[in-house]
Amino acid sequence: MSKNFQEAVLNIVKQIPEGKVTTYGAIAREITGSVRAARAVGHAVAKNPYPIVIPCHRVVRSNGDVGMYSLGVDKKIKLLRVEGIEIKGRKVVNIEKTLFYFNF
DNA sequence: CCCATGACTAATT
DNA sequence: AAATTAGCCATGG
Repeated sequence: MSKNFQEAVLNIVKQIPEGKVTTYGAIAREITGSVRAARAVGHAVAKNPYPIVIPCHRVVRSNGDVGMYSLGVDKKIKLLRVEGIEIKGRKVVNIEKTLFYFNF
């Protein structure tokens, strides 16, 4: 396990494969067991240690909205599209199909 | 230790 | 379907 929250978040984000996405809440659940730390997860990746290297652009909101990004929302959307994810407006199309599920 | 902040969420309007 | 609201939590000052 990780010694701090941010590291835990980044370790999980690194597991997200190309073409898939996850949500802030899901990551929070992986770490704390509850969706309540979702906001803290966002705060953690916001520090953004290594943009692109760590695919934090594959983390979106629970309602499918792409959410924020340190390099700009446009950049985030662009990256996701390049990876084969369909986005309409600011939302991921058919997010249920695109979600990556961690195995316990 | 208290307070403000934010890449969020769920529920309500 | 879009906007508001209240709740939550890890940081930093």
